[in-house]
Amino acid sequence: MPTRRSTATMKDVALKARVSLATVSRAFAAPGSVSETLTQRIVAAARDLNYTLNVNARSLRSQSSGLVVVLIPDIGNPFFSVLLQGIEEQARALGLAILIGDTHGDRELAATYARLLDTRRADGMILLNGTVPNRAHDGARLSPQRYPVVAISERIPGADIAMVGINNRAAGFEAVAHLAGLGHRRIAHIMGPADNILTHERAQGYREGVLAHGCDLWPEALQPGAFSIRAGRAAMAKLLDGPAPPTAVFAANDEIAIGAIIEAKARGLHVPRDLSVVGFDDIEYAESYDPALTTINQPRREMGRRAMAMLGELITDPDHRQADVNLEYQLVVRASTAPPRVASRKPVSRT
Amino acid sequence: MPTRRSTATMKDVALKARVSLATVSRAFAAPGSVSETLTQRIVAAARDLNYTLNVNARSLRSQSSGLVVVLIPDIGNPFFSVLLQGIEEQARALGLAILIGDTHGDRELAATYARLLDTRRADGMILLNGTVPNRAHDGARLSPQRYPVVAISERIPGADIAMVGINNRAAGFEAVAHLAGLGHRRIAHIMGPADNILTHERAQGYREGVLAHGCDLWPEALQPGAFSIRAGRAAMAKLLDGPAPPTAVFAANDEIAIGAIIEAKARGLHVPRDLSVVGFDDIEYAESYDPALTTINQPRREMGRRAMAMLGELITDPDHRQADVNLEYQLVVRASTAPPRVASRKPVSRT
DNA sequence: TTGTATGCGTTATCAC
DNA sequence: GTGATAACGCATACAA
Repeated sequence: MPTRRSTATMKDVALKARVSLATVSRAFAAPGSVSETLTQRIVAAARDLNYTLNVNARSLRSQSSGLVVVLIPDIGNPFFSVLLQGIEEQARALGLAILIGDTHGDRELAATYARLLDTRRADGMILLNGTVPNRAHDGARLSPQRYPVVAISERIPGADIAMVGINNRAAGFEAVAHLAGLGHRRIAHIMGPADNILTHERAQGYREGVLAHGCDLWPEALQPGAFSIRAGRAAMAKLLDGPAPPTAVFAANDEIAIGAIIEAKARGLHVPRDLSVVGFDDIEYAESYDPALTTINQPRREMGRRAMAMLGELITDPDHRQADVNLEYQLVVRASTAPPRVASRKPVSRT
Repeated sequence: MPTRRSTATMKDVALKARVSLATVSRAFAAPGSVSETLTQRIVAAARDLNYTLNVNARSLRSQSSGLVVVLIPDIGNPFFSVLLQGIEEQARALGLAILIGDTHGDRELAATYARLLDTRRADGMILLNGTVPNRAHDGARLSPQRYPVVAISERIPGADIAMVGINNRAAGFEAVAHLAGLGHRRIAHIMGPADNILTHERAQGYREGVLAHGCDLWPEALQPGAFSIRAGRAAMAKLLDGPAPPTAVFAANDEIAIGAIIEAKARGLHVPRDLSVVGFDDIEYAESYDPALTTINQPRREMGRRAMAMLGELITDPDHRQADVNLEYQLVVRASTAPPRVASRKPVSRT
């Protein structure tokens, strides 16, 4: 007995429960405002008729859809997908549905998705990519005064948008401090892409760490790169080809770190005996890699949850000014870091 | 000059373009049916007024929302997130938006999300978890006659739902064939979770492979497990603790394979010298692992795209019967498999 | 507390 | 081709 697609409307429910249509609406929207008896009759009638609220109609009438747009540069990337998971959990708790948009790092595509705010009357948006879509030809349409927007991880320059993330500079500093504490003096840094905000924050932390601990800071110590294994390998190769290779590397994320380790291994080096590597993010596979990665853990799921919670408040009260939230990061020491074979002031003897 | 939220409606556009409301609607919906001159006037007026179509109103009237629900057991898992990426790409091409639901493997949650088909008048649904939500107390509501539904990867038993995936049995067979070809005779299989359909298909392929190649098939050769690194480790430990450990293992997915390798390494074994391991899925990190994983590549992105394309056809023509689609998989031989140290039937000479 | 009446912005059904 | 007009299903101002 295939149940038919519920075509019953509030009118039907009202008829069956012998109340007015308005009362049915109220019974569902504001449970307290309808008397006990009527509520029971209405609920029973709705059940019998297999009634389902038509959200489209509600959205049209109320001018808000219960939809939240989430803009992600790359869903396939575990870093983002776990963030999304946190967002999803909180959204569900708030009764909001998630409209997903993979921007592939393309601003034009991001703009397309951002338009859902208008066309679908989405209630808000979460940005995971550090850029405001469509700034160029669409001006201030995304200012939080118009639309509730929250950014994750990356501070968006020039936009008054609340953010939840961690202190990347401090984390970078701590990564270097860990290495320096192990005795390393020649520590390189493989950076993320140049147009990324996080890249600069982490690099800044690196610089401060190197300075504070009296480590070397030579011209090639800061290697440009990208958030990928391939880029990590390439940068590590350059570092190793240099006249005085580092004994340790701080990578701007775990994929870079893995790339660096692959390259080191390919050259017969042992990690961490010959080279220590610190990553960033603590993605799933960091723990299972060989060697297990020493890295900075970001509470990704929690970041997603908090961002969604903030957005929720912003939606219910658009005038509420949200302060940025910096969550706790954590240096997780595993097997990819160790004291240098020989302190680097004196020449390193290699077999 | 912050552009105001577009509050202009078709009525405004009609007024400004000096045409009727109906004509404006037609100009956008069926571009061919309105004369050249009027179309131009309408487009111009819409631009001037910064007009945006209100999709909620359209959905209410047309009884369809342009929304597709995607049910995923775990967005954080790279296997699924890349599938999602494929789905997203195709959906964008079709002008559909994706409503995402992470079921966390929970049927109750899945049912909740499936209700979006009713409440939001979603046009269809894609299932990534091998179960039809809400079967228990909601009967045949999800039959494709009522709602366009497509499943990915897992055939859903008892439901007449089109599927796109690969031939898991044949792939399992091929994995064993590869191992047997290398000279292995004692090949174990670490399975996925017992309630998963893929688990049985791959295990069946394993059995047939073992039989066809005259390999051993001892009682503990098939280890129950789950799709996780931890489960892979545990199962490998049992295998290694047995009286006559295998020289090779076919793992039901890459995470299991990684777990198996970790355990083997922890016991001082070398992979692939002492133990060969074949994975399944070819996730991102399979290539970068040490050793790089020999595994079965599933065209995940393409699977997502195809599923969404099929769903699109199903949406435009609900009576169209979609045939299952089996895409090409591929055994990717990398560094985690090698001939056994000593062949179990005949000795293999190794340098 | 409950009922009546109106409108949200579109598409569809008529006519012309 | 184009225009008037009636739904679509619900929320809410107002009246009772």
